[in-house]
Amino acid sequence: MRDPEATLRQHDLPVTAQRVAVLRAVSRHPHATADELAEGVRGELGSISRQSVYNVLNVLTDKGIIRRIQPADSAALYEDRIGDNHHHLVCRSCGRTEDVNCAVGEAPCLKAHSHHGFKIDEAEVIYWGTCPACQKKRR
Amino acid sequence: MRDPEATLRQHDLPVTAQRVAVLRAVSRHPHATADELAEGVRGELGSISRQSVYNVLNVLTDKGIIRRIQPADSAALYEDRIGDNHHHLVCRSCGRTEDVNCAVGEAPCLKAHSHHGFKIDEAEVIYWGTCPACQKKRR
DNA sequence: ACGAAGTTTTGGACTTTGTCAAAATCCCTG
DNA sequence: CAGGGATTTTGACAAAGTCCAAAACTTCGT
Ligand SMILES: [Mn+2]
Ligand SMILES: [Mn+2]
Ligand SMILES: [Zn+2]
Ligand SMILES: [Zn+2]
Repeated sequence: MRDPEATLRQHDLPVTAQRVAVLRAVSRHPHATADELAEGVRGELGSISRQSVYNVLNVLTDKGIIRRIQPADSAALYEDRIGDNHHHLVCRSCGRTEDVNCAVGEAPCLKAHSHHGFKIDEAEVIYWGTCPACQKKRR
Repeated sequence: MRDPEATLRQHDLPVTAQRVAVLRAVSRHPHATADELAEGVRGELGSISRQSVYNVLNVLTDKGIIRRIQPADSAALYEDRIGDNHHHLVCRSCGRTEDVNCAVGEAPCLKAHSHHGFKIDEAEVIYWGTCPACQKKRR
């Protein structure tokens, strides 16, 4: 995130200490949970309420400034890297999450065959597997 | 599900009324939540504890007898149809969930480009969109 | 059949992740 | 720099699931 304050103004959002700090935390910690981000913000800002973290993450997500991903068995994760339709690789054992460029091409990277009359706006892909560290552990 | 009791025995699971009833409920209601399945079971069996529904769904999932999918903003959904690597189409507005045959081919239908040393065992795809009914409503 | 041994089911407390609502505080414009 | 609308805070609440120990049930050998 280049300039959090400018970004907020561009989206007509009043600049507050909490928003700037959360935005910076998301940049510093890609794929972090709301709780982890709250910790990050507290280290830099002193304190922030749990509710504010959620408020900010929600408004930033709604405006398309950040992206939320929600893998099974995990709290929602947030990231900075948007607009490039990338996907994710998640370790079943430790939850480690990595970015993966779209397997097919540009967004939307896939088309459902028979789509039952649905109007599809996104194809979400999550690759599940075991990360190198966890492969070693349980070998 | 052909014969719930035989299926349980094949997997070395003691046959209990609860397991048989849950298995039948999953067959009758594809993509239902644990709560919905509990309701289904109560209609047929009289009563079952909430915990038992979870116990049974977990053991059946672990054994690979049923499959669990966990779309964002929804409780986990369970289904009978396994082993064919199909995907799902979910309505953002009402949650309606439909099966979609794999866009690419056989399992695993996709390969991540750079996979960071992960050993990938599944490519999960969820198509997000709006179902026909919801398209009409909010037009 | 019967009973022992090992599982499963139950009910209740608890955890995690997130939302709701009202009061206090803050940010921006004039 | 003051006022008003937006944001933050606080504390209660909700949904989905897990943990635990006691009671009930399945299975298997006799
Ligand atoms: Mn990412
Ligand atoms: Mn399905
Ligand atoms: Zn791992
Ligand atoms: Zn719908």
